Amino acid sequence: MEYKPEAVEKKWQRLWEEKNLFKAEIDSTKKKYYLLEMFPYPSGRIHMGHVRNYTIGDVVARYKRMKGFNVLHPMGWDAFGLPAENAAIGSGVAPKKWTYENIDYMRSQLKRMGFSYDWDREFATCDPDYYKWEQLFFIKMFEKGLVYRDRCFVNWCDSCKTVLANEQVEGGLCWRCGSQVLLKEYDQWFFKITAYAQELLDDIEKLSGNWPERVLSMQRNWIGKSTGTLIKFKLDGMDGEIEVFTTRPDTLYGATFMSLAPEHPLVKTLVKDTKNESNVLNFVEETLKEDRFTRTSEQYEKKGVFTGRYCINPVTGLKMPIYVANFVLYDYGTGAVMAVPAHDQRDFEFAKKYGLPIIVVIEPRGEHLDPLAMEQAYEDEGVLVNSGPFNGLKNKDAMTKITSHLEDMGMGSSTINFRIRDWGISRQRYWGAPIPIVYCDKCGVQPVKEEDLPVLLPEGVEITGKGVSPMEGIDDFVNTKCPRCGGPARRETDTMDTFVESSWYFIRYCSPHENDRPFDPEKTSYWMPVDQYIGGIEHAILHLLYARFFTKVLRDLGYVEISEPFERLLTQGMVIKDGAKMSKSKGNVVDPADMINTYGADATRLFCLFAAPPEKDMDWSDQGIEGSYRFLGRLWRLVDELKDRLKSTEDQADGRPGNLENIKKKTHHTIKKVTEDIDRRFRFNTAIASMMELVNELYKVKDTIQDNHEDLAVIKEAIENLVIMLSPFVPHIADELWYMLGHQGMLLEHPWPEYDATWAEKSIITLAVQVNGKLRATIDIPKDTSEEDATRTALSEQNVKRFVNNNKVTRVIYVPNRVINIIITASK
RNA sequence: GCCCGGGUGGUGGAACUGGUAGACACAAGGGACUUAAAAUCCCUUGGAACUUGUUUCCGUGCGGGUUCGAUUCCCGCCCCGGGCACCA
Repeated sequence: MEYKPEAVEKKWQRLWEEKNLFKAEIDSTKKKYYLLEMFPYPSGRIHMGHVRNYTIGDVVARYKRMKGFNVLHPMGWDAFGLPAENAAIGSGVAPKKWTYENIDYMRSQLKRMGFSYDWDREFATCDPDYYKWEQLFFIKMFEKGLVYRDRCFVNWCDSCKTVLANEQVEGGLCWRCGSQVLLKEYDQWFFKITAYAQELLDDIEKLSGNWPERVLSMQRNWIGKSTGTLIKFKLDGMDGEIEVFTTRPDTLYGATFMSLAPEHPLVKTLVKDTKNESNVLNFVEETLKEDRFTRTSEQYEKKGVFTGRYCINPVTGLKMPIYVANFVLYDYGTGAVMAVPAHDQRDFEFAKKYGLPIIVVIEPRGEHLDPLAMEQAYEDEGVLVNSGPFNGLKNKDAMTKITSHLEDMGMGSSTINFRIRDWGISRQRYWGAPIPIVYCDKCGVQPVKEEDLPVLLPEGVEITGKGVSPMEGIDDFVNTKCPRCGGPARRETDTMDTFVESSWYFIRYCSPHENDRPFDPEKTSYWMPVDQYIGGIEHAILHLLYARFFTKVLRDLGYVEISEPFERLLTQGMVIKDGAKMSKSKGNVVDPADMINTYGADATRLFCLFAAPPEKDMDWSDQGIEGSYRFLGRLWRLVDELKDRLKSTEDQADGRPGNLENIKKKTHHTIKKVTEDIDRRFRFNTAIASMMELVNELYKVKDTIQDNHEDLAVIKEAIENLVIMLSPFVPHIADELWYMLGHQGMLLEHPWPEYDATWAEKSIITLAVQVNGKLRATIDIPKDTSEEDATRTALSEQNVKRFVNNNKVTRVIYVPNRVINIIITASK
């Protein structure tokens, strides 16, 4: 009988479904294991990246289940988002219809791959039953002050016609469409992620070792903590003060001017009704026209304009001119920088350009710096000069001393500054979760009442892709009553960033059909946290940081007990073809559907796992999958040829392996190796390689197998364990071969094999023999041979003798079962 | 500039915690089977040299070091990928 993947796979997929094999239920007698892969956006078809991601996950899920864990392995759809709207613009099909049709098709594709999902838990984030709870969280966060509305400069993508979060701007370009991001002033809603910045940073330590170091490093960078000092500078000749953040309070005595960001609100006040007003406001306007990326690139020319106003250095009393400078960022620190030209390169260049004073306050030990002769700022360490009572201190020591001096004066304080900004979540889009807010002329901003949730997304909305929120024109939606006074009011027409939905879906999977509340606490506390999360590295900051934040918020709202959602994280590499990421424009896309049709789901799965370890990029190779397919055929023929003979024998060869001792050893060695490879580091490629070796060994002895009990039992043990161990990788063919071998049932319900240590370990080992560190021979000797015996055997080797000759053996290094190194010195 | 990750045959990749570098697979070559081809099965395959061997030398980005022994540890570089960055 020939191996026909399609027939085999469809048969078992049907049987698994009939049996509801993948259903997960709480079972307090078993250890739980929650395995999750990042859910897909229903873009239309499954691509190779999905196949790889979900195959890796499926192997782990099936393996853990066979190991006796109660496994939760759910799947659903990250279903809100821009492509649905773009499709609507292109073809006129409603986003809802487009999305659900894609889901239906992609679900069938995932089922065709044989993934072991508990489909009863499936949901799409665009289901009102789902986003209803997100709206509830929004309201709860609003009540707690974790949501606020602010008018501010935001990243605007003119192509997507929407606001983007900082995390969604990559190198000045929109993360989705790649067009230039502009700054635009806009009212929008924010989640106060900065309130959790310290905890998000601290908890990174807890994840260390279980998350890839580069993801943690990226998150640390993104949070961007720096410690420094806040210093107040009084304005000269008018009320008010400027506050700055600096990490270099030791240079305060050298601060000679002040730089403000163009967006700084004080700028307008300072120049109001002065002769500088039009000049300064022109400069501000010009600067803000520049896109953010150009403005903040290092090559960009540093420019500024004098406001005509001064502030006072709190320790020297110096009148410092206040400038507006294009390189000062409004959203870092306080948006104002005290300029110390002698010790900061940017300030130095600025001072030279505009003829501002330079005061040296730090000198390297034993050296004198002349401000007039300096060609660049001195940014290194040294000793304080020109700094009043602090002269002679090392600058490091001066930092805390000057800060506490400022604290005594009431002019400053030590502080911590974060780079991370609050998460702007308003999107001027239709296909997203409506923000549950109502604007009333009398009562102001009001959250929708809980009992009125969900705020349903209206249907039949015309999507043009132009202008602002498509829902603004839907009177039925916009016009509503104020939840407080009952008077006429208007709804918020923006929707939430789709990253909000993916920030909590993993908790909803624990009780997906809960109607009266977002989660069933009993189920949540049983299943959470996710034991193993698997997904692409591209979400290292965005999704993974938001999800961590949201989990902490939900904890503080009393919904969950955990602080971190994902115990362990595996970031799988990309699928590459011909040296480049698969993309339509490069024309190197391999459609998984074609692979399944030609080679079957099992061969496709096998190749994804075999070609590279999961965290590395994987090169797709048409010959490679051919090879995986060949291996399955080879396995099939082996079982098919021997099955009838094997059925006729009892299971165990009562410990006496007859002529096939090597096979018995190899079998147990393979069980050990495969188990460890999966457990230790998800090394599926080497696990598969060792099973291929066992198959190769079996082919070598195949024609010598005797029809006696010893031989057949050894072969039976080898083949049956092989099939069992292959089942997480290639579940369909494994179940079919198991059936061909005369068994009932499905291997997912079969326990994972245990190895017998006496067989797994070799009794005769190959010892490397070195002379002066160079390999000269190998000898096969019993395991744990004494040094004396090993030395004697080694020295009797021909080639060893040749090198030892009549030189004196001065030393012998013996590492049992590995190497023996004979050290000789030349005799004269 | 700072922080992560990586560099091994023609290719994808192995090598536990310092102990035989190149498992397994692809590609290539050879053989068996066949009228033939495909499929299948078997063998060879890091480079060089010669005395063709149970041989020698070289070889894991480069240069040093530690060690009986280094792909693995240390120091100094080079290159590739990624993150952060006029961040005060």
